[in-house]
Amino acid sequence: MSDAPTAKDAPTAKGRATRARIVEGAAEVLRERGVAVTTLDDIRSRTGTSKSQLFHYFPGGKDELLLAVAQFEADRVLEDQQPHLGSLDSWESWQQWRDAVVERYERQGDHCSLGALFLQVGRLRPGARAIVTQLMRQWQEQLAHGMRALQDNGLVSPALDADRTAAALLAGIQGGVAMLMSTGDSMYLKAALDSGIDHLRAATVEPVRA
Amino acid sequence: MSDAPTAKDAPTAKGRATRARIVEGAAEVLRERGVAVTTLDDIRSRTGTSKSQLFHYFPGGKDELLLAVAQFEADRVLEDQQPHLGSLDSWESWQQWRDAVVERYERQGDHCSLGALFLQVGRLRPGARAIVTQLMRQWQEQLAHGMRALQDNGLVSPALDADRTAAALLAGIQGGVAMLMSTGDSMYLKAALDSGIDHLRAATVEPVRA
DNA sequence: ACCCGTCTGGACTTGCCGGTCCATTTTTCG
DNA sequence: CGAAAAATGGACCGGCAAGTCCAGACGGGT
Repeated sequence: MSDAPTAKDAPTAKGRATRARIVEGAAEVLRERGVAVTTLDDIRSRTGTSKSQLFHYFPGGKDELLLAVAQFEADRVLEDQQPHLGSLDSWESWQQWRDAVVERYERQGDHCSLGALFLQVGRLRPGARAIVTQLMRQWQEQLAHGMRALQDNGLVSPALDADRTAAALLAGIQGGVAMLMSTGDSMYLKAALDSGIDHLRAATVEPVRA
Repeated sequence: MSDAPTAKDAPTAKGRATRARIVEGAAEVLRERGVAVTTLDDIRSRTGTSKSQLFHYFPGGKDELLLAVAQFEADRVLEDQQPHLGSLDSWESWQQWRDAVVERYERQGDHCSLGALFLQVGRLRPGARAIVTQLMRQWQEQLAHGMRALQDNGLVSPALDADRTAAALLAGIQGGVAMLMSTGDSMYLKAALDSGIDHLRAATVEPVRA
């Protein structure tokens, strides 16, 4: 599914640019106004395109466009955590990553594009679920990788189950973000991150104290 | 805001029954088919009511009805965790509660009524945010209360910040549920719960091991 | 029996929004 | 340059679903 050109990938240079403009513009307006209330006309006017272009590049209609936006947003999620997420091999880097995550989602304010997107397109399209599933798997993998790096550096006990702990931390992040969206308070996200890292710290090879 | 009759609370006995029937029926159909695709006609046919009744009991239209359903669902969330959530004073009760939570959300399948609801009605209505905020506060409070009970029973170190740990655990639950919805895998939820409880166990007054 | 407020049924209106269609312009390529 | 393919503009359609309205049924209080 990754080597197929998906039909609309490369007709011409201009075409590709327009398509990209549509996806990015759609992502913006969706982030600002929410999926539920955004119409094709909103996207059209924001991106300076015409109805026919929308359907030219996304023959599947609105659903296909939303799916493309979801993929676009999903790609950004992990990118925005770099370079920290890629090198979680010391306590400092974990802390930096933690701050980057908090900052990213606090800035994003109260609109979770992805969350809303796959709640809208949701369980109908199998494609949507695949996007989320893959994103989560990669995310969890990177966290687990970082934990193993700590273990390799002798900072964390090898007894710790990195995959399981990474899953728990990831769940905490997701929930923290969700609660930031719905309550406007980032305290839950911070608590989840700090608590997760504390959990690692508590599993040092040499317990700091009794 | 809690002592005001909200105008439509008690016109007559029959009226109250009909109103309740509408809310419950709407909750059912929303859970089954999702907010995005559910129309007033779906609710109408499910509850055996007419259009005029819907607007008679919810003059504010669909939004007001959805809000009422959100409140209804929010009330169920904590109820469904009883009696365990109310008496988290031993390791066994924590475990029982943990199992109850997993079971509840695994059964619920892949439709998060509440989540979808306040993503739909969402940030527009201030009322929606209030419902979620209050639910989360109560939930967190109960968890923190349980943690303090463990402390009082000498099972957990008094040094532990119950409120913060409860916030982190709650975030983990929320994220775990969200990921259960979107990926279909309850592993994240279980990991979050177990990891959170482990975190408590690691803070026993007498460290189990070195 | 009566009256009045509540409750109910369902036809009707209205506006919106996804999707279609064709005419026109621009680009590519031999 | 010229033709074919791609890209673009925008009018138009059709359906659907929210919301309106009025006519009538019920039911309790005097």
